[in-house]
Amino acid sequence: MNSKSWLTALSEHGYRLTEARRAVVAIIHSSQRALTPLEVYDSARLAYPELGLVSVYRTLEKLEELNLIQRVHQPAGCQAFISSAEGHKHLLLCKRCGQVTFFEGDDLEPLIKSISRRTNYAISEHWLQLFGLCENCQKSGS
Amino acid sequence: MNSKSWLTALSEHGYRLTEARRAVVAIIHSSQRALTPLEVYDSARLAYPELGLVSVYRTLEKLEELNLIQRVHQPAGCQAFISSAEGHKHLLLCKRCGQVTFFEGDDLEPLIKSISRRTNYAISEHWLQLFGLCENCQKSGS
DNA sequence: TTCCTATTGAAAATCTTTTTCAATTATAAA
DNA sequence: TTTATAATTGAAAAAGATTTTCAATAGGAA
Ligand SMILES: [Mn+2]
Ligand SMILES: [Mn+2]
Ligand SMILES: [Zn+2]
Ligand SMILES: [Zn+2]
Repeated sequence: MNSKSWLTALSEHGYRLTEARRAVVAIIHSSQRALTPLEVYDSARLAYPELGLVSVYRTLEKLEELNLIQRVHQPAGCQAFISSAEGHKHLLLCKRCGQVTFFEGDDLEPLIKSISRRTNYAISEHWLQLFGLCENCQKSGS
Repeated sequence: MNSKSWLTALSEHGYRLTEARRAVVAIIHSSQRALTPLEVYDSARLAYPELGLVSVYRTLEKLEELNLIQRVHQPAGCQAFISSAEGHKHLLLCKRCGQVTFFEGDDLEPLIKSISRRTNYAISEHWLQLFGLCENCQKSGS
């Protein structure tokens, strides 16, 4: 999914395509790691210096609402966002460089059924996230 | 693990046992759901009105450091804390009342090995969390 | 082009968390 | 018990993060 399709999605939902939004979309769409609002602001201002931090918050809010980005929870903090993957995927995060990789293929059904039986909960959602070192970061001294 | 053993643990690590700490420990130790610093403050002040919010933050910090409590991440926010379970356990959360239940018995090893092979990551940690409705909340109209 | 209103950025307001600091108090030593 | 000392406290200030307000601007339908 390219950056143009995000703009189309915004437009189709009645949101206007402004310079501020284009700048924010360009940055977060192309990032391999999760970015905080302030990081998005700093990067996007290189191309569009008039940008306000408020517009970054407002654009991230809309992108999240349209499921184009998602918040990433980490021990260090939970304010960063990354492009969403399509379909049911989970996150694998490099503890050193922050690179985000999506994976699929978890089969938690047996576990969920068993926990559900044991606890009498009606389970409807799950969060699974793996942490480690990416190939590059294993090479360079950790 | 009772609330007295938390005080012992604090003491054994060189921390003094003060009224403020006792009040915070009493509240968070006995809670079935994750509490924010402000919620701890409000509850604990009922028994000890001189308590300051700063001391709540400072005590939570120490309890987390000693692994007696842990931060709970939820869609609505990530500032709340709950007593830690012993051993390797994961969280099951009621989306309605917030009740926290720990479970074990996840076997993610095959998945982790497979993802590790596919991505060349050295995977060292995982977060797994289930969400649903507890028995009570299923009965009462959701 | 014109018109309407969604959107903007600056500034202020609000919330949350941390730091500073003088007074107090837990604890170990006498 | 009393004393000495350093950890701890709560108030206040500071720092940070996010949201709200508002007058000016600019996107896009007509
Ligand atoms: Mn899954
Ligand atoms: Mn989180
Ligand atoms: Zn890495
Ligand atoms: Zn419930």
